[in-house]
Amino acid sequence: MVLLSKNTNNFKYINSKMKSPQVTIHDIAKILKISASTVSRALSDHPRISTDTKKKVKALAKKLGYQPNIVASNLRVGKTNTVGIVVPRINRNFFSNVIGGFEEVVSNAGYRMMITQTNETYNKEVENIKALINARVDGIIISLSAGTKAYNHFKLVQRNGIPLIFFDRATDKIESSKVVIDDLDGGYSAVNHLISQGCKKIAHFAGPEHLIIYSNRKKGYLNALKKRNIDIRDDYIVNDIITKDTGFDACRHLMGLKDKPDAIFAASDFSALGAMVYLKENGYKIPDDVALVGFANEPFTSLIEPGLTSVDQHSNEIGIEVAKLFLDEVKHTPASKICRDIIIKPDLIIRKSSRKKT
Amino acid sequence: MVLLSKNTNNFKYINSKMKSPQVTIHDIAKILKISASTVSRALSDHPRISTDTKKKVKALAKKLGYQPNIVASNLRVGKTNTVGIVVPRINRNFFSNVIGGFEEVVSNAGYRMMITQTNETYNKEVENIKALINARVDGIIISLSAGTKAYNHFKLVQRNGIPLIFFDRATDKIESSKVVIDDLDGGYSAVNHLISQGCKKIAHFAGPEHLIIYSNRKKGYLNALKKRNIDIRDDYIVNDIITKDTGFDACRHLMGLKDKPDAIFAASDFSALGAMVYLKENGYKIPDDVALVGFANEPFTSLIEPGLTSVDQHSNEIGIEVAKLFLDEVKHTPASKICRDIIIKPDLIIRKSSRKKT
DNA sequence: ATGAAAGCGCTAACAT
DNA sequence: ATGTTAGCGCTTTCAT
Repeated sequence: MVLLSKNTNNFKYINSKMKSPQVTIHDIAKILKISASTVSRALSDHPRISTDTKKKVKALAKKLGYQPNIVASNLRVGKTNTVGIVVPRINRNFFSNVIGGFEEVVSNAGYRMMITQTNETYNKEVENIKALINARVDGIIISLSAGTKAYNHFKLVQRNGIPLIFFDRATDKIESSKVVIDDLDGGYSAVNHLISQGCKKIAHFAGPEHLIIYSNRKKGYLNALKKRNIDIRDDYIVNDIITKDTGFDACRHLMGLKDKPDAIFAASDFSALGAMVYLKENGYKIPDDVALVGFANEPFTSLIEPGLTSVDQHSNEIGIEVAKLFLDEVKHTPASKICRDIIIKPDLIIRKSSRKKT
Repeated sequence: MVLLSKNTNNFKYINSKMKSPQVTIHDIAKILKISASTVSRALSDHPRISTDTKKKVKALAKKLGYQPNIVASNLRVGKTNTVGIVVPRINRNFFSNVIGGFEEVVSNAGYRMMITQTNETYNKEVENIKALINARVDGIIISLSAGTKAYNHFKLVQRNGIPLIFFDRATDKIESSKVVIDDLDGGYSAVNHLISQGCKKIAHFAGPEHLIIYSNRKKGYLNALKKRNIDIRDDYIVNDIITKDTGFDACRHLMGLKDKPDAIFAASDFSALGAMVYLKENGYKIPDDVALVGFANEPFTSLIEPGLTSVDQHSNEIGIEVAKLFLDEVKHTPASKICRDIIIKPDLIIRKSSRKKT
């Protein structure tokens, strides 16, 4: 047992097994012989507290190392200044970039982030959503897991009056604000570019069909072909190819066809990379034999040889837009539901993998 | 105004401006004509609540869409099941990997993460630390910002009885647990490998001196040279070179020397990349003219041509180790301070950039 | 300009 | 097996 004196007349006994008890507004009040409410007001610069007491209170608070208990405050005022984030995986470049951009905006507005990852599974997504509701976050922003095909957990969010914003991987099954890129446009301009380079037999590595982002990229692909009067060939479309390994295999399959494609538009940079590796290993020239375009503009695309043409998603900007939307929604919450769709135009970044010397 | 009936005799008036009021244990208690504490106990499977009431309570809770208010619970029990994380930038591959590994372990133990970024500045670091203390997180894990040269904010953490764990960028000015890699060993084996490949004039791109990780990498470099009886040349050591651009410039400077180096060990993959770009642009052969080794084993190192030899930091494993340490510390908190240092051996990943054909 | 009192929703010691 | 009561630390209405 240790007798701990705080240079005041209030003593507390603590022993090594206890954490030093936190200083509260009551401690300050008692010492200053004023009420706790005055302390509370002084600390938050309430207009009709005398400058004198404010000074005294703040000085003592500092001296005692007072740290306000936000948990108590949160309970009392019914908000937490925390926003919940749900992403498939934190360590994926795209997501960590979005989060980074988001953080910079909301942290300046006094919000903190609670981040969870789903590992692409529906169960973890539901679990995370519920945990965030229970934590009484002031809003939730989410990019759907690949495994999510039911959406009732979002109804729960909305029933609890919590602003909900989807980004990138969104769903139209839930009425709510979204920030997405124009994947259709991205796919369209990628394929249009390939056509302009003289490619006529353009294959496509598509992603999981139920994710709108991928079905839109495919639509963009199809639209571009139609617009330029190029026949759509089913054997040139390979579904569910978004990893390096599957890209490698899918490329082998395509190059085994009697009528080989002269270009591949991949819905993911990683599958495009897999294709590139296969092509290089097997003596094909890029872009002369096969031109390549990926999607996402991952950092590596500019570093590999040849550089991989890709569609930039402005990930940081997505985060910033989500943040603005969020701040706007909490400001008006719980007024009438505002649902806004922000659609960001992607940019085609042209590199060697698709630039035929002319 | 809408009259909302919950199929019970308890009515609540809500209008469109209000969020639907949350269901509490008191609501459940009233309906079931039992006490709130019984509801609380039933919900948490207290042993001496009858199976019958448990069933009833849980059923009604489900029907009403009851979501426990964790904030209230947190306030009551004095812990939040939340761990605060402070990193320079979330979107840096290394950090998001550590966080990813960490999350997987602690989320299974029922913990959530509150993530903040410092953007490498001291001020934001202090601010974030204080916010996390106020949020009453159960622990804080941090990798120091490059701008941090004072450490009093960590004393504040410890005075509040909050377990504190450093990872990667740690300091010995604060007594606390750490998880780091053996940077000295990493630097040593990198340089030793270069020597084994026949390199004799090995330059070094060092990082900011006050960050232990970088000074250790440099020590490893120096030790290897000494051990193999190679003279240390000051003009071969360039400080504060950890970005692609500075790496490019530093490489130009080195290659402008009368006596050019035949290898560069960079304390960062990015500066090694900058060097690689300079060398390729200027017709130098890698590794024949200049061999390159980087540090961190960033994903791009295996994708560029030639592949960049690098030191893998086992980032995911660091996260897992930090998590284990954290779970152990909260279990014993606030017992006597345990300070453990976990030092993870890095792995040299040898690729073309340093492999001389023999 | 300040104080008293109530209460946010929960848990836990102490009843019975 | 269940109820009563108190209180975590804060904010806020209503007093004065």
